[in-house]
Amino acid sequence: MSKKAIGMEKTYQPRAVETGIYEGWETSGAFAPERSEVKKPYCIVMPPPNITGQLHMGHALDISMQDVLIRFHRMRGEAALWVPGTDHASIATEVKIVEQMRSEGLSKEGIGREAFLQRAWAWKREYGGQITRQLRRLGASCDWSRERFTMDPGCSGAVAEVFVRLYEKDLIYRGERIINWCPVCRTALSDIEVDYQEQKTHLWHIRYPGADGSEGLVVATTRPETMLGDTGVAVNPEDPRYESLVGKKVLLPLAGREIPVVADSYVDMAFGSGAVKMTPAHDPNDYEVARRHDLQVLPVISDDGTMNGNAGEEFRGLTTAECRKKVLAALEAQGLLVRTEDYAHSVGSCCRCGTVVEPLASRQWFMKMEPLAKPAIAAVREGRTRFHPERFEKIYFNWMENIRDWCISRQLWWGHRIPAWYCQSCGKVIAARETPDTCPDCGSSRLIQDEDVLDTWFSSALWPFSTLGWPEKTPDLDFFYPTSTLVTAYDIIFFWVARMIFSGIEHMGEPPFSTVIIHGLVRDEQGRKMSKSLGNGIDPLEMIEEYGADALRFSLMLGVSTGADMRFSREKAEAARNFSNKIWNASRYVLMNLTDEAESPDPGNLNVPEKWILSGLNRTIREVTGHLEDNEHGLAAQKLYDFAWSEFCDWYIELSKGDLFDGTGERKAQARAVLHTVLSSLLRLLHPFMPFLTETIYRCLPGNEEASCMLSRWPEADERFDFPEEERQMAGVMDMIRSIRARRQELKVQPGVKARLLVRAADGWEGMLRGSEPYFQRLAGVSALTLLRQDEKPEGKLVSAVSAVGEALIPLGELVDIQMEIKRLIAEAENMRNEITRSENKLQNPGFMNKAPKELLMSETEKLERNRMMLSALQRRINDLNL
RNA sequence: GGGAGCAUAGCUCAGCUGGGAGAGCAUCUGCCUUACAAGCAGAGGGUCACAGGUUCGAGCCCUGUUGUUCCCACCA
Repeated sequence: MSKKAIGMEKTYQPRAVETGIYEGWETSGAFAPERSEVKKPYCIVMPPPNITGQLHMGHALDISMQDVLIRFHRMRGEAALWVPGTDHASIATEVKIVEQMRSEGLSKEGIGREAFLQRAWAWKREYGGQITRQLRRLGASCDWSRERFTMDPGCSGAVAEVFVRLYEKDLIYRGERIINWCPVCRTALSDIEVDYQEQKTHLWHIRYPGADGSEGLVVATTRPETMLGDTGVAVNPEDPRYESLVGKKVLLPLAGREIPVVADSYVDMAFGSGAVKMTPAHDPNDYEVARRHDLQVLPVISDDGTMNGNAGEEFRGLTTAECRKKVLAALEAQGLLVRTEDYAHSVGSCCRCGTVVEPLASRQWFMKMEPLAKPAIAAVREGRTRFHPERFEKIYFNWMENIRDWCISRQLWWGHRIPAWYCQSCGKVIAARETPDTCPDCGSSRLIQDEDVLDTWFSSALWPFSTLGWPEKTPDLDFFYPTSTLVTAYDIIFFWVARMIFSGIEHMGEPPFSTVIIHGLVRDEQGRKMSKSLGNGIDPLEMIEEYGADALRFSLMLGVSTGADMRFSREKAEAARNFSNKIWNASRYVLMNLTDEAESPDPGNLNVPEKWILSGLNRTIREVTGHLEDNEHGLAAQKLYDFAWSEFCDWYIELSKGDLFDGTGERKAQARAVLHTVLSSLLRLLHPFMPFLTETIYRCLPGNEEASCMLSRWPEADERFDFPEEERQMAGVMDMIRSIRARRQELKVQPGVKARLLVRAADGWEGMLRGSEPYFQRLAGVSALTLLRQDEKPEGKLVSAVSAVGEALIPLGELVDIQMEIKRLIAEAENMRNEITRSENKLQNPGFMNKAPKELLMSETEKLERNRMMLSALQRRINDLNL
């Protein structure tokens, strides 16, 4: 018996090994790749998590996928670099800090910019470290010696460099536009930072009398309060109803101003009254119309969301909601409110704080997108960057082709301050990498830097090259750029992926990565988004604590199918934990039976089960390798799960016992060698998915005392073990099973049901072909291709062999929802009751009580308690519904 | 309004280029089997959303319908 097996616990205890193993890896420097002429570079830049918080399931999925790829490529001998880092997350962090300060009775303005920034850096020091510690717990094998932060000197330098370059190329400009304004965060937002939601409101029809005393016209609006800022009314030029009014003036109620009626094809004749009030300062479409017709831009809402003086003294200082009421009341009183109808439309809100955004005319910095987008579109069209799955390319194209200029300035403090200075003497705008001393035009030293900071995504867009040292020409940049794969969720394609692509092309001349893997979001078991307010979030750290990092990772990898959302539940982590334990115990069995020498199987001297398992291993190696090359993590994990459990553990280990316990010395040695070979390869194949478990066991294998699974070679199929179908067929396997059966009888053990299965086989397999016995089929050498015998080939046209059955459809009728729900709940309660009985029985079973590990007893007891509580909750709910 | 995805067992889902309807969990039966009760052996359970079409043959390909989720653009 191998000494290593002695002392192995009966169940895998992840907590006991994970931390130590990770520290060993990290301190050994094994995460840092060597740049080498002979090694192929493989590089992933990690989507930097925000310093605002905690690792959540989305990170866990994202990080696990990347770690699988990195470990896979590292084991294949490539120079695999995974660059970690964190994001300052300008607005998200600032919102949190302001919240924190509010609880202390402080405000941003109160403490001033300097003190605020100090506080922000303190926050970064505290929470930035927290999330990287959590990444380590997951097992992320990234190169911490290259860790970056979006506001470190290097990244900040890159930001300034890009800003200045683009400014000099006229691709960054300052201009007045209607932008989305968050009155709570008090900053501009880009178009994609606004979330739209349907809201039920009204459409108010308001009469604007003619300036000449005629009846004028009626406009329809959802925002009556903005009428105070109206500077015109637009109608469609084709509209006969208003033909006579175009060019005339109407009287703006309440304000008493005269405003012109203009004709513009933007107006939809069929909607509302066909006449639209123009509020250029607070509506992007109106702003465009106003520019075409020279209408005045009159802001009436200030940046805190209240009405300003332009709205009239009577309304000044009111919130927009208060103002709306007052305006409506006043119009009603004057008889100008013609009609009110119900109406639903979508309203935008700030994606950070949820406040309804106010479109405002404002002076901001913009990035000109069209010239940047064009080559970025081409790069994807030409396949220089590929999306996986492909359909996300459409989303990318659709956005890039309709892109509007990007508002990059934010009225915040935490972030990269815009590297632009204004000369107080001559008014020149200076964009510079370093703080300038004097104005290049007039020589004045009275320069003031722009107060604003850049959109947080401005620095994120540079991540693939700023982290490698750009704008310096570093060896890393030279070797690793363009990077290989980017892994991220679909919700961030516009914010990040698209912007990285055009930035990479613009500044590096090449797109930043060749493959983009898009995955979905992790949802709860009912398919809802995990969120704090719902309280349905599952904490990945809790899962690691309870089931181990490997189990969490493997459960995520089993569930991931590219691009689609996945549902996560405790049960899935539990299933993966069971799998890690299965591997642990199979290893225990193998180690208990190995000698301390590493042995290799002799290809010329294998029995049928050995040929069967070794060719199965070859097949698995090829499948898993292929799936990982295709970025199909889920399929690779599934193949490993099936091979390890259903073939290696369920069949080969059983079959090996005959030789191992009763065989000749030669057969014993051969069985040991096969077990060793299969286990060793299996551990390496599993390593990217379950790094801790495989590392722990791998080091116990004979001959591996100093070896690391992480640094071992990725297995390759050994052609000597590819055996033709007929050599690894049933007959020989049956003999083996018979001998085990005999052995069992000898030991007075009941013959296993496995043997029964094989007896049936002896009767002829046609009767057995029912699809519920895939392993049986496989062992029998039956091709699953067809209902025909394998030696029969379809010839010409065949008559269908299957007769049609069952014509009658049973109409189920309509059921009221509530009844369905009650039915479902009753069924669920029934299941729950059964489960409780089962637990109770289990806890009374002496076999279980004596044999099961303590933890299992505990968890079974806990499960029982939990289920009892859930049952009573279910019953309450059923009672509620019955009323 | 435009676009995309999904619909397969009680639940969650896999099914790659057309030929066996599958896995995990749940349910039922039997087991303290010298790796593993976090296990083993077995059983039950499916009109592959619906309707057409192509084919010797369709869960898979084509057309349409319904339901559902999401993204984009938004009409004042």
